[in-house]
Amino acid sequence: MPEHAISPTRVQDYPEWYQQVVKAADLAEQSPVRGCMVIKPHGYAVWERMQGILDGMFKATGHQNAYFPLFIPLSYLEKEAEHVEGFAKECAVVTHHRLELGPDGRLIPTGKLEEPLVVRPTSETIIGAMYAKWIQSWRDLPVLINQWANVVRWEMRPRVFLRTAEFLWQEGHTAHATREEAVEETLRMLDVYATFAERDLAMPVIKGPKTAGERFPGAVDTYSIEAMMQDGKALQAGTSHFLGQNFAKAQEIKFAGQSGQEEYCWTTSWGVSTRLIGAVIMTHSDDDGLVLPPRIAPTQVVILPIHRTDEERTAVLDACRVLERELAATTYAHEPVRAKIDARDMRGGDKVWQHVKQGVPVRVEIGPRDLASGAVSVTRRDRPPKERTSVPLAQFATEVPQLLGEIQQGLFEKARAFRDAKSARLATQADILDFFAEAAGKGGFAHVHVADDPAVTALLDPLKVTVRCIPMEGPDEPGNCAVTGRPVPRASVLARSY
RNA sequence: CGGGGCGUAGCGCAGUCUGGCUAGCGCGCUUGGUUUGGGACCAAGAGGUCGAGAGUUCGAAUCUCUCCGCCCCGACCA
Repeated sequence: MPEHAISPTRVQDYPEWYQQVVKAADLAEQSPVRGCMVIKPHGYAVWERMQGILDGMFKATGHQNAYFPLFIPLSYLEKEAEHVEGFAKECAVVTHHRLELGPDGRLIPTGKLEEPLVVRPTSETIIGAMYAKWIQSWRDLPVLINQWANVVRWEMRPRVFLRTAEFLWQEGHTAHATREEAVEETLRMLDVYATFAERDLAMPVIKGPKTAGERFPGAVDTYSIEAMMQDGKALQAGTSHFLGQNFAKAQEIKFAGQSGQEEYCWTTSWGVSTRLIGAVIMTHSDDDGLVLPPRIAPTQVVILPIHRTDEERTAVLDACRVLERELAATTYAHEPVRAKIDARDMRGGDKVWQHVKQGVPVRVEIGPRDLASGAVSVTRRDRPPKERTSVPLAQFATEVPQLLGEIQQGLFEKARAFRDAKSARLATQADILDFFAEAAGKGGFAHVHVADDPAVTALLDPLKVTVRCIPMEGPDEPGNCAVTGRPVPRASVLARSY
């Protein structure tokens, strides 16, 4: 057998490795429709974990879920000029509402719609139209709503999870009486995303505002969390937008203030998508397949019975069930430990490798020898696949929360160390050119002072590098732009990106 | 949409240049047996409109044209 379960390896061919991991872990596959993916049960289970945690965080910050239509009247999208411009190129449009059987047996779209409907690429416009009706008084504010939905953006170059024509996401849309409140909301939700990414996905992120060119169409400010993938590229893992009064003015979202005057609302929107699954894959996985952080692993501990004879089978399975119950009664991250017995009738090696490739954090084997010695064999996904330790059975269940915590923490620290090792503080234009030279092992995050200026873009464009964000943590450290020499208050993060 | 590569069984591929027996191989799958603490072995079997359509030909996976899809690199994006 090859040395690794995944071929090619990361260093051999990173994009192909990514696709092979998705396939080996049985997360998703290509659909008959270009750019769309079928999310398979294991992939969807990971998404459900993410949804569950995020949804709890949204509720805890005062939001409610609702659902708005998939179809948006074309005229709605036309209302905000920048918004139109940003999304026009990638919209799926519904123009007919009936099919008729043609003479050659083919179905022909008929029943032309008076007004074409756009399949939502995002829902600012339709939600704004509803908010305009719902909001009359300052007493109606704030409106804090989230929706879990699918959206469609007709992308030119799709990649599973990272950029698909249709994807699943959540979009929060809020309306406030004051600018301050809306800005506060924007930053609060950015923090929610950053906490979720770091605590649950074990994925270190950099928070910060985007430059004008990278802003959401129609937003006043866009903030993102940026993560580094194992090829040194940046991935925008979540965004939070302060929309100012742009959409409110375009859509007449107004309210009567406390002194009776009519004012426009201040709105925000924020979202994360199934792209996060891609982010997790590219942050933690190795040449043996997927590696899942315990907090989002659908199964945290898989119990593998090992037996030959029927008597052994009975005894071993009994022990497995006892352990499964013990684990379910144990808690990690305020939830019962998710343990599962895999008693499928297949060869041990194949079964074990399946769980390796699917990223299950902990594998426990129980066989006759373990029963005799009162122990279990434990392997961790963050360690080499053949590194086994024997743990006294009585001890194992009580130690599992700590073990899962160690794995979770270890993954985060490993990812952070990787990112930091591939990050540098740069000062000059020559530094930038050198840092992003095509040589192997080069690239990553460059922290450098740059102005939001065409001269900077002109330097970065040929390098395929963009300003990812302007990190907002820590005090201002003024410096001079590496390109224009103009003073700027903070350094930016430059990187190639997905 | 531009440049490059590819499309043959579930997966990975050979065969295509130079048209010709019934389209092959490895893995996987099914059944039986031997095995079993880390990707087993033996045997038997199932599985293909060779991406689609049109054309050339006595004959097309193979030649010609058109189309479709996938991957990589650009332009665009969560």
